[in-house]
Amino acid sequence: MGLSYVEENYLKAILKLSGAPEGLVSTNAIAARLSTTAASVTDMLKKLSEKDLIHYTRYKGAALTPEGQRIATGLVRKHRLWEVFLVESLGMTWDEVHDIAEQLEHIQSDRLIESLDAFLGHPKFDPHGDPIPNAEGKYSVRAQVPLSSLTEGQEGTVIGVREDETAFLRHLNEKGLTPGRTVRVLTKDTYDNTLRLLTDGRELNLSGKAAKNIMIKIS
Amino acid sequence: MGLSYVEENYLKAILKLSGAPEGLVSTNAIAARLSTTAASVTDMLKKLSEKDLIHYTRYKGAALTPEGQRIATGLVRKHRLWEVFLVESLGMTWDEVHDIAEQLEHIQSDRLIESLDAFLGHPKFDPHGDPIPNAEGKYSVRAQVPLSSLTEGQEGTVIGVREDETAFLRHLNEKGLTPGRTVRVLTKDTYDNTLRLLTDGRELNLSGKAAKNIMIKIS
DNA sequence: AATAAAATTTAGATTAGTCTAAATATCGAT
DNA sequence: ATCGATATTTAGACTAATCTAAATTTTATT
Repeated sequence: MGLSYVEENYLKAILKLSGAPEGLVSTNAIAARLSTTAASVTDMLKKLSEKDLIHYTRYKGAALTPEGQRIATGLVRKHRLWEVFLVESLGMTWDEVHDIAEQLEHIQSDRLIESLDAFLGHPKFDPHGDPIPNAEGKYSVRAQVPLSSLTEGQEGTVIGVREDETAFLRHLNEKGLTPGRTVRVLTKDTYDNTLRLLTDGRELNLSGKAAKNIMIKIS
Repeated sequence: MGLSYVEENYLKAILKLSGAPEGLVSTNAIAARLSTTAASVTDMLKKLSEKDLIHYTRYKGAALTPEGQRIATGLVRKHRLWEVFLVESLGMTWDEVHDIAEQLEHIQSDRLIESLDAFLGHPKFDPHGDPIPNAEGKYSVRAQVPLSSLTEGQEGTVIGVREDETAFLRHLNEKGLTPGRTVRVLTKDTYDNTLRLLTDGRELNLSGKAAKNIMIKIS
């Protein structure tokens, strides 16, 4: 029934690689991503194909079936939710959470992941600003970026915030950073990423941390 | 360097089994606990012995070395901390957390587990009332049970509470349930485990949930 | 269209963990 | 102290995942 840790990693690799070039994913690309050999990949592709998780044709490449996609997307969901937990709840830093989430994403329990999601307030983005698929595997595909990723001079519209934590929302309300508002980045501190913003004719400062939680549609 | 999932499970099994009868743990006992065969256990005992994690003599049995004990105790620590998280933070129930913690205990990251410990407020006991070893592997070995496990008519002394959450401590203070106090269970609701207690000559009610966090030395 | 280079697959071996069945050791009872 | 029952180990085989080296297919170039 359940897949092995290794099989799951292959599915996730294929999902990641099928993003950019569109079409079939090559054996070598998977081998490079998983730091393994092409021969090992070929073996596994046969196996996953046998289980109807990928479409595979010899010498051509592989693509996820709907079922393979569902599983791979579920892994991404778990990975990103755990990253949110590690950063927001446990106070760990960006750079140290990936490897841990890489392990946590293989924990098997639907109840767990839905409880975690609720505990975190159903976040839509992980600490890196990447979208978190919902339980049905749908991404928030709105074209948006965290305010923290804008550079000096860029302008955009506030779409929403990453979480529904009351204190944070109140804070933004006071600053006037509400959905629909247009903001322009005046300066960005190179050391701590503090932003000087212009919105509604007024200037204000915003910490880099807060800026990561505000999603912007670039205009 | 790191041990495999399987090796870790063997060490934990040996730790658990060396509790009761004192002395060497038998091959069959381990096989029964891990739902495997005696032959498989023998193979693994040789391997763990090779790695100096257990002392093993053919036909006699096995016992953990100090290093094996350190690792096994670390697993117990992780298991119980995760159980606290699942119950207290995620609101999962008792019965569903064990299997999940069984997976989570194998996640490798010291930083993670220490952050989790801090996040939970350095709990000393898991939701079942079992003691959580600290980072150095020392248990709280006081002979104590959660107040929730007492039956009608039993009496004991409050030793302490499971967590250092301010609101909870204040609540107990108001009720007079402070360390050193003697309490007697008058009645225990069979449906929700609410307790009617007698302490310091006064009667009071306490929720089953709160009672699980109060540790008692039975007199 | 032929051929060299690159990509991919196959063949065969290896390791970790497991199993069954057979062999051996220990223990308890008479 | 021997014998039978029980516990344990050994022998040999299996699966999942991996590897290297050799064989094959695709591709890109002339």
